[in-house]
Amino acid sequence: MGAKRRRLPAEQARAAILDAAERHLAARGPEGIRLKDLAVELGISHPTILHHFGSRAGLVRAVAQRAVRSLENDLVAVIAGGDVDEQAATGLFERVLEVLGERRHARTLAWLLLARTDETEDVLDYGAQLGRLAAVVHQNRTAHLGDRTPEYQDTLFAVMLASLALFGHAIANPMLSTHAGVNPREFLHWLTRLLLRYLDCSITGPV
Amino acid sequence: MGAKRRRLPAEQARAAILDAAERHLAARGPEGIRLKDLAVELGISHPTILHHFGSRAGLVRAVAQRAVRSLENDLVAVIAGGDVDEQAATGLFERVLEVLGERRHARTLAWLLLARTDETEDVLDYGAQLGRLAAVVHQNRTAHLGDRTPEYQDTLFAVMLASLALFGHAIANPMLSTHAGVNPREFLHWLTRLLLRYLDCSITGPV
DNA sequence: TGGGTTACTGACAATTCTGTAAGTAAGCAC
DNA sequence: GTGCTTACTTACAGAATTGTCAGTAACCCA
Repeated sequence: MGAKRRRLPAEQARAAILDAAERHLAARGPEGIRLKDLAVELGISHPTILHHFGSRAGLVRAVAQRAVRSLENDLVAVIAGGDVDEQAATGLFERVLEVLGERRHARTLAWLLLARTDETEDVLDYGAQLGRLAAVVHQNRTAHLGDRTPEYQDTLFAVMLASLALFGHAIANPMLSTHAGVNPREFLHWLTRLLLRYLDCSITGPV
Repeated sequence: MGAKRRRLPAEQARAAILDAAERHLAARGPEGIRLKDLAVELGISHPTILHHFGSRAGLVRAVAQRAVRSLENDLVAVIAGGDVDEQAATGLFERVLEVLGERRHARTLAWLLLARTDETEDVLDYGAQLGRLAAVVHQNRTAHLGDRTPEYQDTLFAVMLASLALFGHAIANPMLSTHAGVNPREFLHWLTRLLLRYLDCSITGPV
């Protein structure tokens, strides 16, 4: 009524809407994104959202796109920032695990992968992403192990195992913490050490 | 019209409805269960479903319950049938991986875990399930390794890793198979071998 | 054969959701 | 200031969904 109407720059409005939508996505999945809920939460009317994104599907797509880009950026930043020449990749590895596991990234991605529809299909490029990560790790491994480095597929599988476990972890985390004696943080440490040992070929050769 | 009305025994009708609902759950998640869709698919009217399950929530709950029970039964059967005294647990392990991975079990469970609501909360007892599995494996391990057996937590973590990876696998499988050079079956074999080696303590002691 | 139980149906109610249309006002260029 | 663009709103339409209710008919048992 008396309250003056606020008019944000389009980019800013879009960002605010995407933030709210991503929270809902992480919590309840793509179906949990309800235009009216977002509108109320943001203090706007729901047609405003349609104005910015065209349709609900457009919004979901935009959320997926931004989430994937953000994850990509974070991963690239972490990997690029890592001391690749350093003897052990411990730090790099732990930071990658953190990027994937700690933030809402994994949960959002898990939703998108599990509920994937035509809208989000082309946005998700899990295979390529995995390949890039594995390539970096394998390069590292080769530099470290020389001729004793196993096949590329071995590295790829190890990276796959890590990322799949992290997805599972993102999904099941709440129940694990309620299970007596399981500390999620400890588990991540354990996983890191296991993988590093494996990649360092304490078990020599591909298993 | 002219078609005679069919009247099934309640249990049979419930089972048929649950079957269809579980398919929808695995494919599109709990939100994907639509009374009208199920009714059309089954050639019945949607109030029939409400008659048998009281409400949509009741149906979802029943689906979750049956899926969890079914998984539990399959796992128990496989574990009980396994030659626990045998030197290697390879067969047991592979069959457990199959039960979790091959059927729709993992995908259904992943949905339920990810989308878990008040309705399904008490049905899912992931922690306890995991504990039981880990206990069996640890017993096996102790028998096999004697005094050199690491802490129970080490076994628990390994079992966790396996199940989490399988959840992730169930989610990401379709994209992995499209990724060049990744054969899901090969990956499962690789994982089995890795875990067995680890549990056999090729890496001695907890990592 | 008759009668009771209940699986099942059709029609309707009520809510909720996405999307449209027309109009309002905020900010910017001039 | 004047006027243009566009972020934003109110009101409404249309579709889909769950749930109710009264009634029908299939099966079982006497």
